[in-house]
Amino acid sequence: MTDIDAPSAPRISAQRADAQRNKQTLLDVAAALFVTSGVEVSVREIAAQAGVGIGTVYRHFPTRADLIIAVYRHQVETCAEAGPVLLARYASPYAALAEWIQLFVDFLATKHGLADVMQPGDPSFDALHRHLLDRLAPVCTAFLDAAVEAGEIRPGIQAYELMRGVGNLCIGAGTDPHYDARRLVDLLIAGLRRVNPHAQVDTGDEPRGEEVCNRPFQSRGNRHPLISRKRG
Amino acid sequence: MTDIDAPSAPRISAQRADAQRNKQTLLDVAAALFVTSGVEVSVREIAAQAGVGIGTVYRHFPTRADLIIAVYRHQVETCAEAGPVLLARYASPYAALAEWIQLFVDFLATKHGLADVMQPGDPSFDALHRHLLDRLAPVCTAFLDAAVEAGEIRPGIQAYELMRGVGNLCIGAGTDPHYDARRLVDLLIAGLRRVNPHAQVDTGDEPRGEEVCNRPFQSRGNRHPLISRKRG
DNA sequence: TTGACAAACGGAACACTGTTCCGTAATGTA
DNA sequence: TACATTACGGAACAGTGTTCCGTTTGTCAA
Repeated sequence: MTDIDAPSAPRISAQRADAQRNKQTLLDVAAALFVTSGVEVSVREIAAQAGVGIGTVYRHFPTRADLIIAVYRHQVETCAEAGPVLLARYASPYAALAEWIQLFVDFLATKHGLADVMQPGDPSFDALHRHLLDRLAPVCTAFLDAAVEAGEIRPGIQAYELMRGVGNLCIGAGTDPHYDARRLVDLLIAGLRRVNPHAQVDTGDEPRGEEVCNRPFQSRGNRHPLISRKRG
Repeated sequence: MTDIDAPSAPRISAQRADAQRNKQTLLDVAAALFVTSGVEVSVREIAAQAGVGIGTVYRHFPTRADLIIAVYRHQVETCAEAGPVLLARYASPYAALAEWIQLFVDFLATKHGLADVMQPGDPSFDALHRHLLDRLAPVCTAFLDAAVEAGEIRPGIQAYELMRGVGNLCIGAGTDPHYDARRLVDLLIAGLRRVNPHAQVDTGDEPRGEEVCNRPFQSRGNRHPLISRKRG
């Protein structure tokens, strides 16, 4: 996952011409196939479309995930760089955050299956997962810190968690007309909001109904033994 | 996917004794393996642990998803039946909804990888996906309708969409200590809330900052050409 | 131009899925 | 006990990502 783009210690020449050509072809073909068939296209199909052998793919991209990362590297970078710009443009850090999150959602939701594969667990895609979060979570943290300081949102939510939540909400977007990821992300971001900026924080016990909107967020663990481990 | 539990037209006898025994063993073994290894365990491993051949697994459960559905059928049923009970118990439909959603989250989040696999797309798991949503979405609709009528939440959100969103947020829960699905679901549910129950609905153009919390939800499509289809 | 050699290629092979198929074995009835 | 039916077991199939290694090719020095 490290330095896929950079030439590795040019001993004689930078890189053989055919290697450069093949790598570029692979990136182009993969980008095109990701659009038409989703990021789940098999390595074999990418290789075939590019007119190279499977071994060539793995020579340039040690893992399928590395190829995906390389294809979307620029877009992730663009999204990350938009962070400070938006933060400076808006008087309200919350508004800037909402705008930036939409940027991220638009990126994820328009790539078939990208969000599906961005989840951790599958060790093969951990690299992809880490790359996106390592690059974007710090940007998000800036938004959150500013918004908390301005009293616009409740404290206690971490950027990593929020980004993963947004990413998860994007799963399946574009394949199901009855599922609108953007709408749900809006819901999530709205839930972040501290309704009355200078209200007293509610630190009482189990929150109910009316007060649910204004307390800070903390983990609470399982509270419902109603459904326990038991087979049907 | 239809009537896995029910005996299929008992012509001579209900079912052979060894078949009954094997089916029960498979359900028990699968339930145990789902807890220890997650729902991703291979069919071969389940068969081996149960001491039967692979063919036997597929005889009783035409698909891996069918086995998963069968294992969790009772719990899904319990969750569905809890709906009306909670709705009757709380004066606030919103509070009841919040409680019920937590029930659902507790169910999903404690099953390794169940949420991961509940997403559509993979045709093999469409059955699982449909089963959960078909059973639970109507229950959720009752909550939402009541809450909207009581003026507690904004209209415009569909039960199917909300359930899928909650399900998506549960993906990866339990495998990552830095990701708390419950906290994010709380955020999502909080975002549902109409802050001032009898406030005028904001129907202005692009909402910003302060007013973002009280408008109804509608799809808005892509609005950010900043990140477009282009390779890195 | 030619030789030499590292770099790159291609694709068979491996390990792993879920699923199908069919010859064989066990079961319950007459 | 004889027999029809039901169920079993596991090899085989189609698919995946990845590894490995014999062969080809590009490049630079002589």
